[in-house]
Amino acid sequence: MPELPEVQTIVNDLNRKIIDETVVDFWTDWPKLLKNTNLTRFKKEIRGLKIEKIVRRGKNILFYFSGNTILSLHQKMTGHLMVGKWKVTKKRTGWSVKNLIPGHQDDRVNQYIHAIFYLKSGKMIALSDMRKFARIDFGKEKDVLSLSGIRALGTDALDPELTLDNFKAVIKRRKKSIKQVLMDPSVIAGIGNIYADNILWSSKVHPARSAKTLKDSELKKILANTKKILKKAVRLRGTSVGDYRDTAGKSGRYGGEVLVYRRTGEPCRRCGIPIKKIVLGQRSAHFCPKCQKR
DNA sequence: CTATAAACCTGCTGGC
DNA sequence: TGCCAGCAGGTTTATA
Repeated sequence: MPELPEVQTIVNDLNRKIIDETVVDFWTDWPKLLKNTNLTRFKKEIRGLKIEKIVRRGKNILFYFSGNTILSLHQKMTGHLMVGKWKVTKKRTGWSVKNLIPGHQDDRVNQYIHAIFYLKSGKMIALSDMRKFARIDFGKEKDVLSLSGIRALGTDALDPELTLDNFKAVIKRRKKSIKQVLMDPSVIAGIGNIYADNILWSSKVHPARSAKTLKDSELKKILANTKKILKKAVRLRGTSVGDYRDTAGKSGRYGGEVLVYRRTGEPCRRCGIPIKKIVLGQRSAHFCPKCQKR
């Protein structure tokens, strides 16, 4: 499940690996992932474009091409991009890509390849996505930013402009639970379920608390922990929970830092009380009933 | 405006 | 053992 640190890791890797590369062809067995175009048109338009830079906006990856054209990719839950020289083979469930880079271990979640960008140098960018939720928008910059919802995103969680004052201003007028508000991309961009659970546990705030009832001291802690936890996860190249893989197809090293997510019934790492699970806005929320009072 | 719920998908888990 | 309902999650779209 890629959240901000995982997407940032992918973007950092891509910037090291494929800047100035030219796309020579594209393949997919799931054309529905192209949201605002069709396969024939997309293939025709993307051929010959040079990748100039790659940036992150929330959990979206933006590829800037020559000619003011951009491609916005959202990996959603199980999507991940891998770069390398690959050998592609057909499997029962779809397509599998075997990395020819020495030392790479192939892995269950890398086998659901549904799209491949072929580059002039012989490298490929492969999109593996078991659940097929990933989406691509492609076209002129201003059209794509609107269509893909990037213009509607709230301040990025790691944007220096997300000061305590700004944070309070966007959080405090919401009536919904703090957990739901933290995960709402139109309020703050980049935080998903795993990090939201970690942030609230570290801040000793109950996930179901209505956002507008939070004290200034609690909001201060939540913001400080948000930045601290996300920055640490970026340093460690993302979490290894779930299906996340980096561009070499490897899982991250942040797994040991997942303090409450999916630990229902297991002892709280602070006080030993069993972790509880509740549902908020169709999403699971994990917390310690003793450390995080209502 | 807000809030809630379904839809998109498929592999895995747990109950019978 | 085998089947199948239910669950998981990021975001958009639909509905109240």
